Amino acid sequence: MEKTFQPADIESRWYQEWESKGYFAPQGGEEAYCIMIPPPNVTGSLHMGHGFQEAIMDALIRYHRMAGFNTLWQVGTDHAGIATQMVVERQLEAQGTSRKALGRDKFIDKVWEWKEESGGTITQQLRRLGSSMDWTRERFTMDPGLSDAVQEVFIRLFREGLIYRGQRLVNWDPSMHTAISDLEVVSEEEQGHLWHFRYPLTNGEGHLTVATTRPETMLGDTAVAIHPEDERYAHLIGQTIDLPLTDRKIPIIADDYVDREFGTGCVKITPAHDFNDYEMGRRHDLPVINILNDDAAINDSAPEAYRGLDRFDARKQIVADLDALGLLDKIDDHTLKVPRGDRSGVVIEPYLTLQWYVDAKTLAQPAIEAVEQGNINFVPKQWENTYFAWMRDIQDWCISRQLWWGHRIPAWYDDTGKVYVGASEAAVREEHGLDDKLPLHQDEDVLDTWFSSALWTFSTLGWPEETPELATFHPSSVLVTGFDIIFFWVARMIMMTLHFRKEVPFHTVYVHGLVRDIEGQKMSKSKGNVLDPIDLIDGIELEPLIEKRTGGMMQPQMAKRIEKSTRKQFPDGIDAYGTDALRFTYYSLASTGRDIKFDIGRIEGFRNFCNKIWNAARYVLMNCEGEDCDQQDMGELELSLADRWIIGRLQETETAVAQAVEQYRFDLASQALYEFIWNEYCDWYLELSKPVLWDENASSEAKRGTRRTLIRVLETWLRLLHPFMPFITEEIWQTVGPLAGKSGATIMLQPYPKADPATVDTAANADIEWLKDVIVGVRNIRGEMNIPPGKELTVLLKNGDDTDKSRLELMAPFLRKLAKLGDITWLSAGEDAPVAATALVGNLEILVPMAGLIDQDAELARLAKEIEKLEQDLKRIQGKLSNASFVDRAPAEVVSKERDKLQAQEQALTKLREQEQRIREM
RNA sequence: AGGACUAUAGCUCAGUUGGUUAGAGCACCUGCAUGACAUGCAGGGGGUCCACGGUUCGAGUCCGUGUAGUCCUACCA
Repeated sequence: MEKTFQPADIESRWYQEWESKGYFAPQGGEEAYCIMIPPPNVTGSLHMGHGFQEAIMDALIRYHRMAGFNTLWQVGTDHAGIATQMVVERQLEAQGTSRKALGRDKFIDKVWEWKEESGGTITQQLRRLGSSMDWTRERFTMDPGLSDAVQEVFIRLFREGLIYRGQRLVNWDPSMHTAISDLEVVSEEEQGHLWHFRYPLTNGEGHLTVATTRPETMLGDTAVAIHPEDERYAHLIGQTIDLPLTDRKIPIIADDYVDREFGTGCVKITPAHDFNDYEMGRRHDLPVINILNDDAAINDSAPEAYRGLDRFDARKQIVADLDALGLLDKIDDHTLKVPRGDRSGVVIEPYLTLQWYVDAKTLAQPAIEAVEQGNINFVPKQWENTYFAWMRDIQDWCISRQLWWGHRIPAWYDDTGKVYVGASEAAVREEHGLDDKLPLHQDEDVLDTWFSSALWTFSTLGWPEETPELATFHPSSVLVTGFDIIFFWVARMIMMTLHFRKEVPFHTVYVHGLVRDIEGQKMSKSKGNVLDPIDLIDGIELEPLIEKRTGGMMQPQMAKRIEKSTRKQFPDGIDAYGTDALRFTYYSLASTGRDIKFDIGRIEGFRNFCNKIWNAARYVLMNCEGEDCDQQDMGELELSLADRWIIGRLQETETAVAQAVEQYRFDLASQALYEFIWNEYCDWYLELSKPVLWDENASSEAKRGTRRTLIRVLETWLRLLHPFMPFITEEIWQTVGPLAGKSGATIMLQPYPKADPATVDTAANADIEWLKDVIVGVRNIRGEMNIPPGKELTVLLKNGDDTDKSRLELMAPFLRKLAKLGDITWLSAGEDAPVAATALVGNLEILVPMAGLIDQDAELARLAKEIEKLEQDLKRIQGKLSNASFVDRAPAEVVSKERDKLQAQEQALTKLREQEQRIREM
């Protein structure tokens, strides 16, 4: 074995082996366990959020697979309508052509080409993380089977009246020329202006001043509204104004939606271009004048002067024209929320169009009940509130998109516009008895990507066929996801699955936090603070990292700033830490209910942990390979106290890990493993094994017992650790497993360790704790007095009882080796002791004679420190016990505990003071 | 405007139904090539648990108010 752990070569080797041997496929077992991957964008690439999420799912999957469940991790990718179409459109643009120039069919061919070309990136990256998903079952949302499911759902919902077509205001993306849902609009505060315009009254008696953030929409105004109780304007209700720049007269209406305090208290009403105005228009039966075309340029409903102008150019022009007419009152600075498309980033327009909708209110009801009744549980629980809040006020879901990449809507129209919904044109003709000569054309639109995602848990298992997989693995066990897609995806899956399967899609929703950078900022390409999980695994030099972060930057100043901060944060680039270290870092940070600030320092610590594991295995193998480790229970055997102790501690660790995983506390699981492996197995047990293995006088039974324990405990915790660190554990297990008497080709299909409380030896635990206390006591003196660790010490033990004495006899070799002691002398009562530095373990005094070794003042200082600690503690305990109400009201158990403590501390204090006195008198 | 979450060591974070002296990793200080590991070993320093008030024999933990920060939903023409 190499002296240090080298992750790179073993990782690719093992993943390939696992996959090619089919280990990821369900292996049978009584109970099924299933996780559906949140399908990543097929043309996307891995980011830290994926890394975190996949690590959690893989731990759950490997854990349950080893625990004997029939385990399926269903993998697949999403066609990601808008995102993917945008990428391909940009490529075409770069090639000097366009989607429209190509035409629908050729364009879709191009997207498929791009999918084939780049679709392997994300799936290869998932493999790098060690994720043990069943690749033979990989699905894509536009696979024939899944497309059938989409069509089936659409048709059935339509027939049930739960899908309908309607003309209303939608969020329109003028760059993509498509409607998008409310969820795809992100509103951020931006600096803007509030323009005040004077609208002249038709009767010539002055004007009303209206305030607007969107001057260009005035061309579509069809009223001015005031509050019905606003005395300033009450007399004007029912009159009209002459809308400037047009030849229209529009009414002054009263509506209590108007806020009297805001602006002038007069609002221009543009029903075609504002959601609130649209509602008001309906209440007052106002005309709806749409002044925009699909590009959000001014259309022919507007006066000629503005036709064809982009909305923002039109804005400037209109402001200038009104100013020229003396109708511009003033311009105030104003911050407002600007709605932008989450993909395109352009300003979204409320736009009147005909779209398809899902009746979400009806579907939401059972979905709300499922969570209320506990058929689905959110972890952490508070996310249920978020879910309820949204579901109880849910709006109908606009599902049609004016895109080409996606599932085309299975609806056909005749020349009169009558709609026929069915699986195909032929099916529609047949069903409705339509003549072959009657021309039909299919709806041009596709469905929202999330429509197919909503079916993911059952469409991937073969629905609408009643497949065996569906019967076995649905409902799935747990959904692991981020809070950002609770509405987009989780809620819609619950609705659709309950409707079509009459069962929940999953029993638990584990909601993890967002991975942020060290400053708590969201990682984003534009901020240049993105960490690529692959770079943490493989490492990356500084220059390529800078290139990666600044490449394709629009603004050069931005690039400069990013370069600077990158150079500062990673002066030497990023080391190669390996997948296991990265995964363990994720687990250690995965406490529930909070986001994750990713600290590069922690991954380094876990890389070191990998190295520790590696070297522990080297030590064990050096001492056990080719030796009799008694795995067949053949020979006489003697287990040392240390052997019995570590076996017990292993059981406790197994319990802790199992409990943590059941509660999705991967941070606690990783911590329990880390502590056990490093602080107990390596720091103490391996050291305690040396006095046995290296002692020529030790019996062969004892040596066999220790070797057997070394190898067995190691083999067990390798299995215990495997779901979290799959690669290093597999690599080591290949050698260790057989030595421990295990057969099998891979650790990943071995049984997961289960605690056996019967093997916890409490007496051995107490003995080893005593031993540790004594050793630490001596080491403390050594450390504080700067006595070199190599220098052998003489100690005297004083005031011990029979237990101390028998423990000493039993464990003297351990004590000698680990504390580096020479003579150990047991002082009888009343026997004189030399002046010495002292450590206390209970009543037992451990004396290290000072002569020639220890500086008087240094020991006095050390004692003073100990004494002060004790005194402070004592004061607190005395205070407590002299408080009558504490003694009366606290449980007797607590009180007696305090009394015991008081006594022990008092004794210790007395002893240390005596010591202090003796040293002073030296 | 409504709601959620967070505040503990220099940094990143644990801390269970309230009950020993509030913990870990990293960083820091001291010593050490000790035959698995210097990606290591041993020892050590470091905390007004955001503030105030309340409940309680007892509060990092429960309740209230406030401050700071993060986020979500709705929305201001």
